[in-house]
Amino acid sequence: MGKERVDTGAGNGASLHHSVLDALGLEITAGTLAPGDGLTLDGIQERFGVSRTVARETMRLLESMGLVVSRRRVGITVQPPDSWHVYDPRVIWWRLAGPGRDTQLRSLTELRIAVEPLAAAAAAREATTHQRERLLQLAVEMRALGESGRLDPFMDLDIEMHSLLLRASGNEMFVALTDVVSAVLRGRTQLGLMPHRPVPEALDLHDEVARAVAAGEHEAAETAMRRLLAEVRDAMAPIRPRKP
Amino acid sequence: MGKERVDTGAGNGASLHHSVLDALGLEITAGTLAPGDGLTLDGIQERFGVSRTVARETMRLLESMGLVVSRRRVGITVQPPDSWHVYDPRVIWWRLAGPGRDTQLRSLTELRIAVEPLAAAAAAREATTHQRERLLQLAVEMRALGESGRLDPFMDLDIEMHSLLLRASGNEMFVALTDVVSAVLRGRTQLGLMPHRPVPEALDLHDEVARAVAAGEHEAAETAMRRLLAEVRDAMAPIRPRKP
DNA sequence: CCTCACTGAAAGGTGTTACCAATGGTGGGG
DNA sequence: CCCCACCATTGGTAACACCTTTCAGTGAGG
Repeated sequence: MGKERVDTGAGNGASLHHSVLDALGLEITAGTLAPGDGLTLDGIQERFGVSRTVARETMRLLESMGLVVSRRRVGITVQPPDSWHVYDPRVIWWRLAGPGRDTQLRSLTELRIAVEPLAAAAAAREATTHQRERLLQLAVEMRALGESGRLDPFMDLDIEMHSLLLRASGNEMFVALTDVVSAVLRGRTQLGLMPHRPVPEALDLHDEVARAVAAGEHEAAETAMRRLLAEVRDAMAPIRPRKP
Repeated sequence: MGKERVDTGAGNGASLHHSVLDALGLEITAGTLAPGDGLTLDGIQERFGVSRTVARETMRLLESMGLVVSRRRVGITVQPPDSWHVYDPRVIWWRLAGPGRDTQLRSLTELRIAVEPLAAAAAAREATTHQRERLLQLAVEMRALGESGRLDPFMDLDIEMHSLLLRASGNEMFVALTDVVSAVLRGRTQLGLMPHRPVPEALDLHDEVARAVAAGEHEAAETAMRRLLAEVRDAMAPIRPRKP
């Protein structure tokens, strides 16, 4: 084979254009490819050893995420961050993997503070019996794991609980944020922003949220969730503010 | 600037695959193509009279929005609504144009209630002097137009004000919701959910938000925006609840 | 001599066709 | 009942014609 294939290592499931997409998406979101920089299909072909079709499909995908625009004669131009589709899970993923991680985490946390209290309130109104039961069960398990300091399984339950609340809210816009919230929770743990042992207040508040939702007390659920997230935000404060 | 040449139509917007994408996107989001339904590239080619390349690129775009998945041999399968990327502006647009419009509008309004108060608070902290001035100016203009009952230009100012607040918040996740909020405001007016003349309370509240943000009083801005959106939600109540 | 508008060629994305590779469901044969 | 070959269908490559946009060169007019 004359052409050197760039393999991301994943191999199975990762179709060819996907690896190219990943590489370019990472570079753009990381700023290695700055806004205004130009790309050409020929350049993509040569650099990744792919055909024109794959290069084009990749560009379309990038364009559909707002990372580039493609104009005739002028080529493909990298777009500035404010035209990126920051709700696209892939964009979030790339940014969490790159240097913009703490900025991203900060914005996402503020989004959580906005959305999750209302989602909890809605869940208190709309959740099924099964969901309410699972919620209470999760709170119990979280306390056990949290008090024994096993962070990773604790994170898994934390993710499940917040996802469940979003899903139970019945609002599709909230449901769609499940991946976002999961990414934040995972990133927070992996960034070392969690204490070695979850603080008792957090455990109590999770418990309070679960019970309020299960009991259908939507106002209590909302304020409990609000306090829980205030706790989260305060725990995050130590990161450098990074004000431009 | 300086270019006075007028492009045909929207210029770049009307490429070939775009119309195919639009047609299929509309059909899927409208439910005409039900989840589980299959598509084939040949079918697309034949139906729209396009080449294989265009058909494939269209499928990639649809796949990137979570509307379909494409697996070897098994074909392209329409996905259920809960895997759609509902924050993608095109998906929002299609759903607002189809039968899911009121459900969509309701979810989006709940999202606004979650996000905009916090965005207003953040704007009160972060906005530039220029943005604060523009905000006050907008409130004055809105009152004039609102009291004279000219709904369409009123809507334009309304959109500008809410967009400005989101932008001024400095949170990229909030900024990215500009299109969403604009779509809601536009859809609300076009759906006839607005009174012929904006109620005085709404005008007062817009004024209050603008002044609080301009003065940097973030708590006042937040509560004013919250009351404003409560007003919006109540005005929306007459639509049928549609409880599944 | 300088400025501006026209023109034509080059560049690069857009779309088409043909072809081969990989894959997994289907059905026939043992 | 199980296994295997077939083949439909998507994934990927290559070569080509087309069309729009840009830019440089050129010539006319001030």
